[in-house]
Amino acid sequence: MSRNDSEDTAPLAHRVPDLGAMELLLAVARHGSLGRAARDLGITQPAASSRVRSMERLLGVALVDRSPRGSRLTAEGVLVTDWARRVVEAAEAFDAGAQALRGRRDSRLRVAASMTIAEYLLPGWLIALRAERPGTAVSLSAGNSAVVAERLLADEADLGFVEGLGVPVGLDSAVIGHDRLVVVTAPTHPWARRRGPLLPAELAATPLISREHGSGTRQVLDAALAAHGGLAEPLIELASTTAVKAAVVSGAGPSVLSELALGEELAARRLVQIPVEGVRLRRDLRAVWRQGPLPAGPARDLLSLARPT
Amino acid sequence: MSRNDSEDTAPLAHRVPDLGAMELLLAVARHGSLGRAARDLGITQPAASSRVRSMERLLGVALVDRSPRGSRLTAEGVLVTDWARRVVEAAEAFDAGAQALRGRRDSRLRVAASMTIAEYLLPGWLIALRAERPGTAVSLSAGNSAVVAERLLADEADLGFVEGLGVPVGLDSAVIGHDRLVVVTAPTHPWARRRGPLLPAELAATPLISREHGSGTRQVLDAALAAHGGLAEPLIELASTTAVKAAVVSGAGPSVLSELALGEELAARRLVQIPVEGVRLRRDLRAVWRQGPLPAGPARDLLSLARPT
DNA sequence: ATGAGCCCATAAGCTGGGTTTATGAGCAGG
DNA sequence: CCTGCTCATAAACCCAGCTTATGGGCTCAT
Repeated sequence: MSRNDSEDTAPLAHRVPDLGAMELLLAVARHGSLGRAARDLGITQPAASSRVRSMERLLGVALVDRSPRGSRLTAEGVLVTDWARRVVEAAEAFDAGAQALRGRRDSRLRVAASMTIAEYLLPGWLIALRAERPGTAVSLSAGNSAVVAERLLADEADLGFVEGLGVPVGLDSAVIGHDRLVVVTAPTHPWARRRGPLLPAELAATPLISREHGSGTRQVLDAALAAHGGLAEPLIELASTTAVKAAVVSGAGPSVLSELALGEELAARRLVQIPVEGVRLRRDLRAVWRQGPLPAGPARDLLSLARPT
Repeated sequence: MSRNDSEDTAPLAHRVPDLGAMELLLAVARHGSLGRAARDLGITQPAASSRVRSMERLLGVALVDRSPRGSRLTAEGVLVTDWARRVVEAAEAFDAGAQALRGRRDSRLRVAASMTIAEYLLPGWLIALRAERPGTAVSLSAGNSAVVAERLLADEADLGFVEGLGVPVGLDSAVIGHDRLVVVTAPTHPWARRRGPLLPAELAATPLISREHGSGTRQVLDAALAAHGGLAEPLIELASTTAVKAAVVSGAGPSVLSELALGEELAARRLVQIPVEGVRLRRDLRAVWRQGPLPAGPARDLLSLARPT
């Protein structure tokens, strides 16, 4: 009834091959043969053949050159496969995260992490961990620094990750990396057209769009700008990083966010980064654990993966 | 018959919700209601309800808190949604690229780009272009610098993108960004354990895994190391960047690759970056067009998006 | 030559997940 | 207390993707 919309408005899932098809395409690229790709994925050769065909029909592009001696990607197929690989990699990160989230109490490694770290860094670490120590069952819970500390102290978690200035009492920690905070606005904002960098006092005096209290970002910003007149009252406070980004994109005002959260938006120029002069807007990313010797076993494995971020 | 493999070995697509489900989850997060999310995607409310349910069953995690006044994400749901967003974004890039690849000859903007740029940067630009100038039909063809130049001169393309040292004759150009080349090895390679940076002469003397001839990377490397004894014969030459990366990961030897191609591998520590002393391994990324005034219309729109990479 | 062993395509039939329509139940607010 | 929103359940449908069965093309070894 409503299928013949302009192709721009149809749901994404109808314009893009599904994950299984993309996996298949990657397998074809790896093996150079539809049949072997099929076997690799545990399906039959006709299934693979038909699936690749329907993918080509959907995209309107020939992806593989079939020959009696095998199948090779066409020039377009190489490109499509590379794009598909990125989708599949994102799906693998999703999977790694979801598996940890479902993780049972009896997991060998119970991790508690701040939202930002759980969202952007942990899936990658889990994939690496799976590669190095297959079969390590990890369970994940996410929350702010206080929650992480609480879980560690209650022995409900073996290893934690937090960002922010201090280390909660009762815990030992190691810095595993840093995180730059950046000032962003919509491309239409006056700051986006400035010639010189922003002065700390200007930033301090400007009401920002910010996360609700308890955010590690806020802490760092407060400390950095204390010497420049103190932080102005927020323009508006929102519940999630995503909501903040959406508000900034829509032009509601500037904000200060972790660069980890901004990859996509900066690349697509939905947001613009505003340089600031003479303030160090960095914060440490820390692994934390109950006071005492460095945790052994799987916790140590994960820690060594996370180290040089 | 072979379903009950350990859950690690089942195909990814069976462990992860499909793109439609992820889109739905994002819509639920946006709208705070299953019903409204359903309407937004053009399906009925029971369909949405059942789909979210089956997603929760698949993941083994409650994602939304249902109430008679709407649905909000649970804490786990927030995390899952953020991971899903990254998958969907990758799928959007896929879609943008695929649409351009299918683009007809009558497109308003015909782009020719080098593989690296087409693969890593163009989809993002196309998404941004779609946001700013909806309805601009773009067609894309990919090839090395010579092919790009040829297509421009034959008036089969309006705008090109190349990386490398020189600008082909007959074309004007503008630098739109830079691209660092980095030396990488498997984490097990001796270079990964060095204390100090690599010396240019060492790099020059070592056989590398490299792309086949004509690669822009090779050109730059040759020029940079000419003063240090010249580049050694390649250890092995492979057809695609992907094949090179796979070989390096497997420990076959070191290689020099564009940092654009290395995001995932470095983050997951499958590859390690080796610092090099005193050589500038950079190359320009350039937009190119037929000699004459800067192209107008959609070409100019795209150019201005690509500019400050 | 001729058969074996790859490759891929086509055809027919089954199955299950996602859909719709139809209905009901819980809570809010005029 | 009725209207309007929320979500859940049940039954029927449909199609995408799967399997099995088959055939044709090419290459290589016998």
